[in-house]
Amino acid sequence: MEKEHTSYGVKEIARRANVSTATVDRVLHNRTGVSEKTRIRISEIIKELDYQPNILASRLASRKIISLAILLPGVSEETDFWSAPLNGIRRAESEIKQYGVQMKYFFYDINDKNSFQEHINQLLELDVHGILVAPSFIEETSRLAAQCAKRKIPFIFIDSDVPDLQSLAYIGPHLYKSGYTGAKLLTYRLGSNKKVLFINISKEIENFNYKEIEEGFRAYFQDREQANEIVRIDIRETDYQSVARHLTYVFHLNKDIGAAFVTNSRVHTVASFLKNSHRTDVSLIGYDFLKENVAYLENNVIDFLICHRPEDQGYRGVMALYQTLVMNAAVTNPYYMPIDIITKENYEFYQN
Amino acid sequence: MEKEHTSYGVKEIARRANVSTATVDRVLHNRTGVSEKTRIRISEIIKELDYQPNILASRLASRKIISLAILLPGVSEETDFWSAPLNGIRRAESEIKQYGVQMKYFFYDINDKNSFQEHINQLLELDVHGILVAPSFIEETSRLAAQCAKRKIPFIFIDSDVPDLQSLAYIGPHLYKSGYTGAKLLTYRLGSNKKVLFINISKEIENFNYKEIEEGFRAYFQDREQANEIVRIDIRETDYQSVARHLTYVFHLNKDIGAAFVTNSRVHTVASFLKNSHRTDVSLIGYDFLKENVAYLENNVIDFLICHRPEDQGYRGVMALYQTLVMNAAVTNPYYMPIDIITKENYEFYQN
DNA sequence: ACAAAATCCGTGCACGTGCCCGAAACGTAA
DNA sequence: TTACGTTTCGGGCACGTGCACGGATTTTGT
Repeated sequence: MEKEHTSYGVKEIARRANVSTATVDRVLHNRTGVSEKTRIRISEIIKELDYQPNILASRLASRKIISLAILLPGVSEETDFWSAPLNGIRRAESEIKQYGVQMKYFFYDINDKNSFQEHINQLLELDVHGILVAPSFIEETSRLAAQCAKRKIPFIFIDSDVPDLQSLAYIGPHLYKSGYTGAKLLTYRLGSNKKVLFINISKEIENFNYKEIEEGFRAYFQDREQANEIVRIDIRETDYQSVARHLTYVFHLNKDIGAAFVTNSRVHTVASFLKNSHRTDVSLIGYDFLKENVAYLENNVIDFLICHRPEDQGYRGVMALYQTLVMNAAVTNPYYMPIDIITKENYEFYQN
Repeated sequence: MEKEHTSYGVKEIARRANVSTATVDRVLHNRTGVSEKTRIRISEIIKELDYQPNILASRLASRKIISLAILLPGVSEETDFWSAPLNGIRRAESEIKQYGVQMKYFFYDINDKNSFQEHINQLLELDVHGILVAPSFIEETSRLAAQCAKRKIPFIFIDSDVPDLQSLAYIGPHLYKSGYTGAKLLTYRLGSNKKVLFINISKEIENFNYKEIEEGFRAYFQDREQANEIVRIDIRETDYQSVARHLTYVFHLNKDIGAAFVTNSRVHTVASFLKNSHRTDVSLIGYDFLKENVAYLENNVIDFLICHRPEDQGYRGVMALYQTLVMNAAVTNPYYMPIDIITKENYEFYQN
């Protein structure tokens, strides 16, 4: 039951190179103080033995603390969507805090651009080693990225991407394909004479996610011969009354709507409207595994929910930072999450 | 950047109890050699400080090796389904081998009961600390479980369950609900006058998985008023010719089959038949993210695939054993995997 | 040629826990 | 009292790596 020598450590390398472990250590962390000759000699032995440092011992011996900043929308009473990524982050935290990783949390108001910027400012006061951010606002995120580049701090986007900012990785859905998939599900049993309603409910004009979704959604109809008419509606208020008013109007104008697609988690508001107005004939699809949405899935008002494993996004985001910072391993970028389809029949096993 | 004292260790406990760390250690591992009085005193301090052992140091200091036995069907040319769990297991292995965990693999022939038993015998020769098994045969699994109980070796089932054997956990799908979900998808756009074909293709008479699937499948029709007629067929040969022969016969007898459901990953064989006989009017659903199946998904012969994250099953299985053996943490049992729905539109992002 | 500086490298302790070994304290019997 | 076993406990090394400190050797400057 004794542990046989499964892999070699610095001691063995030192022995073979006729140096001390400290010198090997210097080479491993490419620090100064080693002659070129010995450096090469040691490097070769390291490569030859395919040396893998013992992370246990490494983290134990190192008194360094790695601190990660987490920048997320706060969980508001309006939506608890962001509790899912947060849970994933917390799970990751509990796994790696023993390894000397520390988190600093910053929760901003998703309806307030300034709040986002302010928390970025606070965050940049501290010197953290890595940043995980849900980039809700483009301009501010750009500036953050610039700062990070200057200070050489790696950062990761989750949930939505802002391209061309040299992020270490984007971890989230392929929104185009997500919209495409939604369109498929929506029309799977829809007559070709029926209209399709495309609904975007969002306070923030800046919210850019839905555009990609819409592109994918429309692309589906172009890729097929069956070309249902798409009615599009933008609703800038999120309360039920406003939504109901807009929807009443749209349904009044368009008598033959057979299906509706909501670009985000506010689908439950639409579901509520459909239920109250007894429109059981309209297929409904939306996003995210929220309690409210699942309730409408349960009683057949919502047909499908699409979900992108937000918990996993948080978990993987943290882990990716950890991987690069501690083991400096490569990270796949972008890392597209699966596009999960949730129905009344399978929701109880879904891992949000 | 120095690591501040975030949590207390044995040293602090020892200091407070006026004993040495060795005595604290004895209490922590409830070994003998401590008087009842000091044991209680130390226990209280441990509880008071909510002591969490540093796993890094623990695993590093311990020369013990934990060895896990993995008992899976081998990857045959007939199906590479089992490569997915194996990948997950390998991933887990690479993560925890640094922690002194070692794997022993046993691959049996899924078409041969004796092979299963023989590998069990081999496995029991070694003294392993935990077992992960895909229990393809009930009787033999029962005997294995009995042996494990006697030797107090925890074991975990993945992919399919054999109840009442005191396994540490079952990690896999809720097959009943899986069949139920399949029925839903299959009939989502099906006329009520159409028949539904239920196909089970399997050499091994012993294979018991499909029964639960069938129950769930049939339950769906009973739960709804819409009662399509279900035509059931059992095919005991897995080659294309045999399957085609049986299907030709069934389709000859039943002119109005609108949808077909295959209980396992052999759905591609049925897809091949449908394609060759130009039956584009039949919806087809089956299981598992195999290359062949995805190909038929791609060209619209298969409508949906249902999948239960086999890779994750392997990963979680190993991790669950690790959790119990190293950190003796509790494991949720059963651990039902999500019932994932895969279509032509979202398959490229699926993590098998 | 000699000191000063720069370069190169080894010794040894630390991280927090596991566990061996032996010492001290206690108990019992002659 | 002495002798001897048993119970209870502490000292100290080990795990593999990080890193401070200082010693040894070579190079540079005058």
